Amino acid sequence: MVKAQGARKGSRTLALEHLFQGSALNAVDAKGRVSVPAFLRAVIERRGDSRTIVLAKHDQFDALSAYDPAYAALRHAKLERLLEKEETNPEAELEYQRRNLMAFAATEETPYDTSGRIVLPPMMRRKGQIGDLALFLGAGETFQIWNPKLFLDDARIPEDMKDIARFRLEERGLSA
Amino acid sequence: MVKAQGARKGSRTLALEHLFQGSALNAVDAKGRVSVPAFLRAVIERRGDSRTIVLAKHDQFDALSAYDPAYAALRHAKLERLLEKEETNPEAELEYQRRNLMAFAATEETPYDTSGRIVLPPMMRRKGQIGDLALFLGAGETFQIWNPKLFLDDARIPEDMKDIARFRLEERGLSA
DNA sequence: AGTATTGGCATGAAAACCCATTGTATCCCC
DNA sequence: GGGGATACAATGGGTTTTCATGCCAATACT
Repeated sequence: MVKAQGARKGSRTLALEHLFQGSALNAVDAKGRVSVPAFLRAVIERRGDSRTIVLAKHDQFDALSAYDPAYAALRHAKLERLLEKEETNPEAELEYQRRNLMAFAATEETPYDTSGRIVLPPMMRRKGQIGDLALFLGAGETFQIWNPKLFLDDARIPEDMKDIARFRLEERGLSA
Repeated sequence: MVKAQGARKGSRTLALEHLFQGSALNAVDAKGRVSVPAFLRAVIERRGDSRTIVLAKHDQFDALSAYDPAYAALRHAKLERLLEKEETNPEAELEYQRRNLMAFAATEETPYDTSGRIVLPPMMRRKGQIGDLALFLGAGETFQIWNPKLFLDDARIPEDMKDIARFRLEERGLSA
């Protein structure tokens, strides 16, 4: 099934790389469920064959960072190599433990169902301050999930990016 | 159908294929029994098909470190390789013996029953200072079991991590 | 026999699963 | 180029399954 056309909402280019790109605004229902945009799922399934995403609080932003399990394993391998270099240093050992915990204990793996939906784990929903709207933004190796309101209010976000969020909101008949 | 500890499909090692991830807070009952979270059991059973976990005092923290028997075997192999490398060094030999003892004598293997519960061995329960609550934290190749109170009191743990423990406590209607 | 330990079952809550509906973009045919 | 027909994504609702945990029975231990 070759499909080169864009999704209904959310856009993407023709480039079929293993990178997350594009944007979409989806609803979070009463059960905390939200559809992961199809064009992001396509990348996940292309990178590995799991139908699950890994969620974490974003380092810098009031938002969530998301990626596929294969990418998580990759990060882990990187950490391990870093540790082996400085095996003797006790301070490095502690730092390794910290990072490892952040990478795994502070994340949650959630599968999406046949229709492409996940339930936002309550803890993540709170950490990302996600309400009833979820703004998905491709970011290359990972993608982000924002409360659109917080995105528009964040001074660090360029105006051009915010225009995208505004467009997605208008598309739904919402202003903000 | 899933077994094959030695079978290398890709270039990845077994240990990195399934990683422990996520967090949970479970109750320890009067008999010292506690449910191992299902998402951790799933990893154990995918790595090998034993329904048992290996417990050890964590190297750095006042907590327990836990993993599956297959991983224990893997660690042993790693130690052996390390020894062969430095065979000539007498200090290395001693270090090997010390680590080997820690890796095996100082650990306990405990099976979990059909409903996923283990009895925390008394010695381990004391070493980890586990009371009536057990905080499970995924840490990639292994996972950790903490007394949530000690976790919150440990100065070496980043605040972001503690938020997770606090959330799990709140979820249960406990504060701290 | 009395006490401690293990295995099995019951329960209530939460999560995963399945089916149905709707809206939108694309395709096809005129 | 217009006007359906089609395919698929997103969403709503309901049902089944699983999970954590309490409870009790069966077994071993002293």
